[in-house]
Order: sequence, then structure tokens, then C-alpha cells
Amino acid sequence: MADIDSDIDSDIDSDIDSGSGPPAPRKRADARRNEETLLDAASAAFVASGVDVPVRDIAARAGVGVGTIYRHFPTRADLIVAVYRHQVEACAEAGPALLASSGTPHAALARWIDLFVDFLVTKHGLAEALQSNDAAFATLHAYFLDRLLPVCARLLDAAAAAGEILPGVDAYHLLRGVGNLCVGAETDPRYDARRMVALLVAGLRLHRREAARRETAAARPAGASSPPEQSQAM
Amino acid sequence: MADIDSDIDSDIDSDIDSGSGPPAPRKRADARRNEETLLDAASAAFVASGVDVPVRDIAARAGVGVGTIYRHFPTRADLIVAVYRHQVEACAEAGPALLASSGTPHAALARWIDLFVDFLVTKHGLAEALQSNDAAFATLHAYFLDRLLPVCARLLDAAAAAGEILPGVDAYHLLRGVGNLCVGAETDPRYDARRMVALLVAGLRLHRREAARRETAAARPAGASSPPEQSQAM
DNA sequence: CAATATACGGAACGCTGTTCCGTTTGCCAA
DNA sequence: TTGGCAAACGGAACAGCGTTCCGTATATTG
Repeated sequence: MADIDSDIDSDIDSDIDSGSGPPAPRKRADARRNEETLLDAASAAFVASGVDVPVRDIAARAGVGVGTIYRHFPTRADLIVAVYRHQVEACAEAGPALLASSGTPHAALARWIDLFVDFLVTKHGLAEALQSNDAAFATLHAYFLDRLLPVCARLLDAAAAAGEILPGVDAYHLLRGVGNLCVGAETDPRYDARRMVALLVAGLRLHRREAARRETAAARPAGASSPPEQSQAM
Repeated sequence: MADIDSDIDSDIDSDIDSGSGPPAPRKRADARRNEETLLDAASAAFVASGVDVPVRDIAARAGVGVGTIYRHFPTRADLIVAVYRHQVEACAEAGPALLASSGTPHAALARWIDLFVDFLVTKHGLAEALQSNDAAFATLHAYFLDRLLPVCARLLDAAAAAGEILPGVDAYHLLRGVGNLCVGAETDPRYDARRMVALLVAGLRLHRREAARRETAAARPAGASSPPEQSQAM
């Protein structure tokens, strides 16, 4: 499975007057240099010690003071987003492509989730950070949701429209569930997150029997309709 | 759904010479009193601020110094285990009971997992602590596994033997997956862990079509047997 | 009522994230 | 080229955490 590209941002100051807002008074040269250095250092530090590596370590790697980090990236989430921006973007863009190239919408969904899982699982502590409700990670949360939620929703809708999965599962739940299942995937050799995710994805498939039941239920007056199998677990 | 009992240990020093090992020279009265006070304080603090409440807060609640906590409970995990021991025990004991009383093994499994999820979801941060690979939580991990893994395995085996679920899913994976799905269930109102767990449990069901395919595959020479639907996601 | 082992309290240490300000440095205009 | 100033830097300093350690207090026992 081809993984998403993993090079580092090089278009840091590419917002040179995009036409809207205040003129953006152009940053100093050393500032731009440091920002790039910091991204490299952070990327390396994340690989070595996870995304929750001490700020001082990143600063030391980059050869700057801690103040410089906070000036460029007010929260840790901003730094994480900057480091993984390209990969998240690639994952988002892969969604529509998979929908077009895959046999069925469900296959596309499964493949896309695979991509997402591969990404999460190979970044120490990213999954953990994503579910953390620490205020420092709010930006991270927001960014991932902003980029990936629409993609996931579209795949989900397509699969539901094709009658392959049961409707009513929203993208947020799925994304969050998948993210949750990835927690600890790297540190625990006994645990295989991919397998559990596959089970989850399998769980939302609509099977012949359920589909039939669902149709007869739809024909009857709505209300106490008995939802499919997994509801017996509630 | 009846939840597990939630009273606090009162048989702290019930190991008064159980016959084995060194004579256990009987603790001082104030020590026993403090241990109980600490359990109460910790229980209250966990409810108020989650299981990762600062040690000092627990100490303040109990009216003791932090040293006293560490003397009684060397690691935070020991304290957590002590507080929730009864409930975990009850959950473990409910397994065989459910297997006997429920219609099918799969129903028993689903109900038991419900019990487990209800327990996890109502304890702030417990799920998070369970997957944390922080060394401080090793005891917690070990205890939960020790008590719940055999129960889960037995339910799983029963369901597999009845042909209701696909074999080859081991109890550790399931327990861990369910635990993972419970992370953040309390703090994120948009997320419904129970629903995702239900999906996961549904995912391991063996359906008519798959069962048939599985049988023909078993009849053929083993090796490149194509596993059921969810494998297309791998 | 001593003597002593046991347990207690909380100061102290080390490691975090985060802020803040004196100092340095790039930039531009004179 | 140079002077001045805004921008950026570095790291000391602060606050909050877990954990350790030891002088002090106290329950127990003879």
C-alpha cells in the first residue's frame, strides 16, 4: 500500500498577499529560516520521541530557544498541524480519487480508511493527541475535522446510497472511532489496530437479511422499527 | 440496564493470615484508618476530576500528606485498582452468569461488553489510563487483563463454537478495541462510544453467506483461503 | 510508663509547559 | 555606509505536576 508523501513544507510564506485581508507585512529572513528549521527539528523529534516530545528537546534540536517555538507555533497543535499538513492534505485528496477508481463505494471507503489508519499508526502518539480533549490540541482536532470530515462523509453517503452500508452512521462517529482504535497501535505489539478497524468497517455493512428486514420495516408505519442486528447490543 | 455495584472496599485487611507466606505482622490502626479514608477520598476525587486528578488533591481531600498516599499505594494504578476492584470483579463474575442466562452466546457476549462499556464510560479518564503505556499504569493494565481476559475469551469461544461469530478474533484484541472506543466518550457529547462498540461487535458476526463460503473454503486445500468480507479492507 | 518500630507530613527535587523581558539582529531610510 | 527601530531571539523564571526522603509524631508492646 503506497503511503502518503512525507516531505516537509517548503512554501511557508506562500501567503504573499493572496488578495484578502491586511497586507501581511512580510516576515524577517531569520524568522522564516527559523520556522523551517523548527519544522525539520519537530518532524525529527516526533519520529524519535512521539508528538508529545518535550518542547525543550525540539528547541535544542533546532538550536533555538523555547521562546522561538512559542512565537512561531503558539500551541503544540499548530506545530503538529504544520508538520503533517501535506500528509493530511494528501489523504483528503485521495478520497474522491478512490471513489472514482474503486469498484464500489464501500471498497473506496475501506481503502480510504486504510490510508487514514496507516497515517495515524505510523505517527507516535498522534492518535492519542487527536482524542485528547486538552485545550492545547483544539487546533489539531479542528484541522483534522475540517479536512477529513467532508471527505469521509462523502464516501459514507456514496456507500449508503449504493445500499452497501446501513445509513445513519455519521462521518464524525466513524472518524473518531477509527482514530480511537489506532491509539496505542505502535507501542503494543500484541494489538493490531488495522484488524479492529476492519472489524468496525465490516460492522457497518448492510447484509442481505438486514436489507430485506429494513425494507419491510420502511413499508410499515415508522416508529418502533427494529434496527438491524447490532442494536441488540444496546 | 442494571449497573455494577459501586460501594467501596471495607475488607481492607481481610488477609489476616490466609495460611500462606510470611505471618503478615498486622498493620497499625491509624494506617488501616488512613487507607480507608484514602480510598473514599480517591473515589470522590476520581468522580470529580477523573482518575488523573493530581495526587495532592486526593491527599488534601483525605486530610493526609502526599507521602501517606505513596506509602499505601506505590503507583497510581494501585489506587485505581483498589477503588474499582469490586466493580471489575462484578463485571468478571457477570460473564459466566450471562452465558447461562442469555439466549445465545453472542447475546451474552454483547451484553457483557455492554456491562464493560458502561463501567468504562462512567469513569472519567479510566479508558484513557487503560491504554496509556505509561509505566505507572502497568499494574492497572495487568489487573484488568488478569480478571477480564479469561471471561471475554470464554464468551468469545462459546460464540465461535456456536458458529455465531468468525473465529480467530482473540479476546485481547476485542477488549483492547472496546476499551479504545470508550476513550473520550464522556467528554465529547458528539461521540457515542456505545454505538461504535455495537458496530465493532456486529463486525465480528458470521453471516449466512460468509458461513457458507467459509465451509466450502474449509473443504478445499487450505492456504490461499479468502477470509470473509472485512478482509477486503486490509 | 518507657522503648521502639511504624506511619505520618510536607519540604524538596526534577521534569514538564508557558510566559516574559533584556538583548540581539535584520531591515530600511537617510 | 550607517544609524535607528521594529522584529525576533534566547533563556531565565514561574507554575503545576509526580515522586522521594527524612525529621517528627504516635500506636503498640513489655
